[in-house]
Amino acid sequence: MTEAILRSARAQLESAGVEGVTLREVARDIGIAVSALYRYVDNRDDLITALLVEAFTDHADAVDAAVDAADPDDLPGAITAALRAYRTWSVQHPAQFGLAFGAPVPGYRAPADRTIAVAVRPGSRVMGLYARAHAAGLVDPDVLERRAARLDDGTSAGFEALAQRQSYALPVPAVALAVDAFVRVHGFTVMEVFGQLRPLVSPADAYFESLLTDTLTTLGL
Amino acid sequence: MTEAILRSARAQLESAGVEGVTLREVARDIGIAVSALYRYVDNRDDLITALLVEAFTDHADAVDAAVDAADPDDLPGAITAALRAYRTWSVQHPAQFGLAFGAPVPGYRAPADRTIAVAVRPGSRVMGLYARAHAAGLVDPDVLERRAARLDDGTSAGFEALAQRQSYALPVPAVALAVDAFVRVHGFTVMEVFGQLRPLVSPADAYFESLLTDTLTTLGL
DNA sequence: CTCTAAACGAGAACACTGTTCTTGACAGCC
DNA sequence: GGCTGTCAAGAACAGTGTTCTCGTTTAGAG
Repeated sequence: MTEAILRSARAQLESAGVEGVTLREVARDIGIAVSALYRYVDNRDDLITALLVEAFTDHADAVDAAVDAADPDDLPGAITAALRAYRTWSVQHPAQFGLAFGAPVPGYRAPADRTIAVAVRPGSRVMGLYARAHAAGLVDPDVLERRAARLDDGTSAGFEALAQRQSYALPVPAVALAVDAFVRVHGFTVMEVFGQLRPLVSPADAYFESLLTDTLTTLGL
Repeated sequence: MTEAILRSARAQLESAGVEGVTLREVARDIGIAVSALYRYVDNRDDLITALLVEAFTDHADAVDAAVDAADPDDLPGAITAALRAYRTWSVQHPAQFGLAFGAPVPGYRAPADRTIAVAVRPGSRVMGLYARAHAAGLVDPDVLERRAARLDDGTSAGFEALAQRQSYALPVPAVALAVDAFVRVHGFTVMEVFGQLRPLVSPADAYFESLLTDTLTTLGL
């Protein structure tokens, strides 16, 4: 039953956006009264939250699947596959992506306890791969050193706190490089999904692939 | 009168987001009946569009002001100032930024004839500065060459079309570099304003400055 | 000065939304 | 049988965008 509600809500999200998902339409869709819906859903925000968590989970699952399908001995290849899956899922699920990473709705505050853990999954997965690559000595020391030179005390402390909080087995400059790469890929993805890239670059696929190879270079791989 | 409507709507946008701006509240705010509002506004979407155009214009104005205030003989400095202003305005006006660059609402289609011209202004301004820097021989030829090596036929044609469409006096690799930089800065800004950066890097200011210097290097300046 | 037409504002109404409350039907269990 | 809990339905309230109709005001032409 909860599943039917979620399925209907998901369909509305995909066809009409976040503001298009309405409890009455969900009730109409699955053939019950609106009031009956409140047996299974606390609130409209509660339903949106469920969709949000689902979006984060699907997204992270897609990244995980790509990593699992990659050659485990080819760490740069696995990282590439992860970042590529990160973008591909987003392009294929614009509504869910917009819900998860779009402008925050002032009225609605996402419950941190249910979202943060799952929102951080793709980043952590890539960070884990990068840590293994670093441990294997695959990361160019010159690149690390150059990044270290650009670090100031403030950001350095921030990255150290991040590494400790998420248990990333990486030196601060490597964390910085990984964050750089992630910001780049996520930024590209946001622009593409939200339509700000199309007027700038025409075949997004090819441009992303070139961005990906450059990102790997930037990572020292 | 139209100004009073827009001012009230802007206040609602800033305090409650796009979905928080309601015609009835605007009417209540300026002390007229809802129906009287339709004398000045075609539609709710029409009002949102007005806010959208205003946001784009303000944003571009902020970038222009920063460029105009910069030393005209220091082109890299002017580009830095432009990109810095791009981010600063966005952070200071999250609601307007979210409206302009957030997830597109399926029901609402922005009228292209009134938005595209103004949405492209900051990019064009930076591109103009970069073209002058390139004409002055300030762009490292090695950087251009390396970027050219990473270009394939598809994206190359896309960048050429962009340069022709917007009359950018730049070779294709330079256009590619500029787009790279823009994607990076915009991507960072989106992540910061939408709250996805805070869990990753703590002093956003310092991180952005380091991103900026690195971006200038990437541009060959 | 008068008359007319346009502009302006107000109110009611319709369809839609989220949410709550009350009522009723059914099942399982003592 | 009676009681308790779960489910569903309906009505109601407050809020929304939008349209229609009705008065009032104002400006300009004759």
